[in-house]
Amino acid sequence: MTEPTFTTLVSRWYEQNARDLPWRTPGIGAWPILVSEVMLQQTPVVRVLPAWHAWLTRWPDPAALAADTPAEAIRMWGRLGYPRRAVRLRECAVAIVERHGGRVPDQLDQLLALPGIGTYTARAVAAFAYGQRHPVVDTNVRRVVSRAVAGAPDAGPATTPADLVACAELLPVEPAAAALASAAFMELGAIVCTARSPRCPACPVESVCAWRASGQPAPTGPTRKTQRYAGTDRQVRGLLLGVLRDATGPVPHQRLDQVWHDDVQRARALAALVKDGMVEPVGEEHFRLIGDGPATQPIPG
DNA sequence: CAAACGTGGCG
DNA sequence: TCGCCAAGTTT
Repeated sequence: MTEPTFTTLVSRWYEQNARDLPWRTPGIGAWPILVSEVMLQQTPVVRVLPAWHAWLTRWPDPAALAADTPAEAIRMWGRLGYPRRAVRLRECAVAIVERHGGRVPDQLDQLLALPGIGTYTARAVAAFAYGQRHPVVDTNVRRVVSRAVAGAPDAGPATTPADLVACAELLPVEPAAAALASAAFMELGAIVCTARSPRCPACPVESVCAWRASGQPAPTGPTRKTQRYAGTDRQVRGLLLGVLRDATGPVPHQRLDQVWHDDVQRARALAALVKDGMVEPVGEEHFRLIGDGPATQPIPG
């Protein structure tokens, strides 16, 4: 009967300040929400917006995506990054068709069993698309709760079961209100309680924020070392995939050879793309996005 | 569980 | 300029 003040304040703030994002349209459906959640994994909203519109226009339901090729999914992914998400999202659509008759399932365990759907995304779909009362915990929520409730400058590197419990305790009893609260925590973390320059004067819970109350101490301990990109296999994979994505059909390996000087590393990156189900060899001399054309090479003569 | 996995913009 | 960061998942 008594919702936590903190949750109420953030929820009210959200109702007045939420961004008008298309996947928040009432009644939008579980599929558009699922697609948005996968695209938003590690990817800024502004970059997702155009890709999301394009995907939903072309593939308005799981069956449509399932019937198309992985190659087209990868192409439509554009430069969102982590292109395996595109392949997995298509595999997810296939699984939804095969296991659930083309309807995005509403049970947490069924969602979790789908390719590319983890703890966060499964709960996000269950809560935002189906209005269920589950804690939805992403990096924003963990930061908000760490600061405001625990008084710590930042959250741990990954979501723990304890995080889920802590967030569950903040949720209103009523499912719809709980889903709104989760969206509100995320939104607060995204536009006010940001990682680097929190806008505390604009925060609805500044007066009850434990971190603020303790003088906003800076994070202590070892800063997590950021991963290099330049010169890594990751960069080489990106370069190779860029060529294949912009081509139609098989690309001669000589063309791929031009994207990176180191033969060993380039071969390793290409092999990894094949192993990951994004690229396939065609004959002895060519490669293409997986499924990009006839399944088998036409036999000459 | 640490590491791999893309990409681009901002302070 | 360059490190940090963006609605994580998989192995």
